[in-house]
Amino acid sequence: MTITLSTHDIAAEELPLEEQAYRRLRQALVEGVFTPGEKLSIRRIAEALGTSPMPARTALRRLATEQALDALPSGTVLVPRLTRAAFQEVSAIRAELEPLAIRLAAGRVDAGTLDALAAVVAEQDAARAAGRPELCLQKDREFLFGLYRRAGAPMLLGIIEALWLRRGPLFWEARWIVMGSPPEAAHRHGPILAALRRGAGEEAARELKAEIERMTAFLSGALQFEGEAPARPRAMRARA
Amino acid sequence: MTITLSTHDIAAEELPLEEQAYRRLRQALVEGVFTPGEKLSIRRIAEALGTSPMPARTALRRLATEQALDALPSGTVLVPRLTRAAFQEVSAIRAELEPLAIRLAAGRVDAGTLDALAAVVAEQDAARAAGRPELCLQKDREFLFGLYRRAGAPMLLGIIEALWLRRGPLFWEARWIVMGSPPEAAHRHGPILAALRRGAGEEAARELKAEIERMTAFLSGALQFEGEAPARPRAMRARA
DNA sequence: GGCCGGTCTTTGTGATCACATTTTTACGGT
DNA sequence: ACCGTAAAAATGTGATCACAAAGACCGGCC
Repeated sequence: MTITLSTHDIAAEELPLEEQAYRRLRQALVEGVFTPGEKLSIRRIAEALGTSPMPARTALRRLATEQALDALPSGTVLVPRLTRAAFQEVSAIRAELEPLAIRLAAGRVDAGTLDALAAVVAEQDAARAAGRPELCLQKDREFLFGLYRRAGAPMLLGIIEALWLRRGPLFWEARWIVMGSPPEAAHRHGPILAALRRGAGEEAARELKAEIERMTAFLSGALQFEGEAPARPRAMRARA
Repeated sequence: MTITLSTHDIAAEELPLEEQAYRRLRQALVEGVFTPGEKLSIRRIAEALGTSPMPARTALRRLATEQALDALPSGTVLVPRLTRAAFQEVSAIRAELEPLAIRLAAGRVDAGTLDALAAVVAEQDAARAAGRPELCLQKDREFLFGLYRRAGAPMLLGIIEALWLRRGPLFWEARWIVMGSPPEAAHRHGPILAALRRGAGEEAARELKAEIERMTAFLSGALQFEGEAPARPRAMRARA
């Protein structure tokens, strides 16, 4: 099976091939093009990218460095399958850093930005109502990162992106479960926006932290992780 | 001027050259082998490493990806000079993540480990008294990372390491100032250890957060950052 | 039928080369 | 002495090649 990697608006400028490869792979990861556990071989990626193996190799290495991909001791690289512990670790880090980003952003957003973000929230709700999980997740990202970018903290933004990158494949695979989360756990960003409008950055940060923790708790129970027995079918103990 | 990169205990096993290059550069960065602003060219590093340019290129790229090095648009890579804003950003992230690591580690350390860490603290105090800043900073790292490693959170550890990597060259250059910080700002890890012995992880985390914030406040005032006029010599406004 | 051994393929690694671009150096004019 | 320009050196990028190790596949043997 040959894979296709969208060019989107990345190759627009005259960036080095390696940088293009990096960005396209990054986006493909977020978009769920790859399945958790899938092996990504240098030559195959290079072919999909239409380049020599060299840029693909560098790009894969970079992704592996920021833990967006797992590297086997043999050097082979694959899309990570989050274990339960890893998922909870990512969540714990997010629960610290993303509220920080909100606090930093709080003092810098203007009313126009907040209006634009309110529109995104509305679109997200519409997508949820329409039963379109991929759109719903996309709007979720759009809202949060729209805010994080306003924090004026490039390093922080990069770290948060890396965390999402790692969580990406799992969320994509489980997108129906994620979207079907009960109201008390769902990402409803209304309260955050309201707090920001009041200039209450600290409160908005607390709200987001609670949101992340609620969703983590829900998914910890609802998701089936790597190496764990399927939830429903009882017993069925025999396995190779 | 030719640079020398210590092999230390890195090349011990049969790791890929690229991985060795990556680790040696990483360590060199922490050890202050490079000056902030210094340009690191692929071929020069390759020569210092005794390899072809290829492993050096990949290693430098990886370091640049995790922001341990800055990349010019031309592709040239250099040791970052922290601006005041960047320093404060790193500190803010540290103030969130390192206490988290302490909380996670609190439930997993045994008495033996705490004893070993107490010895490190004693060594650090001795180094400070002896006026040996490099040893003092090394012991500081040893203590904190000894703890962080116990958190059992590999991703968190990787992120924290990356933050220290970025802060490394600045701290090294300013090591006399760092070590000469007043008692109320200095890194005194006694209280943290005491809290951990009582099993009060939350308290230890608060203690560390306060420590980081105190040191940040002190250095923000004491350090001279990139692009800022020297503190003492007044006026001297004329410049090219 | 299941397990083992060998072969053939695929994979990652690293070196070398060619090329375009940037950066430095040196020179000549003002 | 200063500055702009051209020549020269150095630099990053990417392709290709050779090699060793890991993996897949197939046939034969117990």
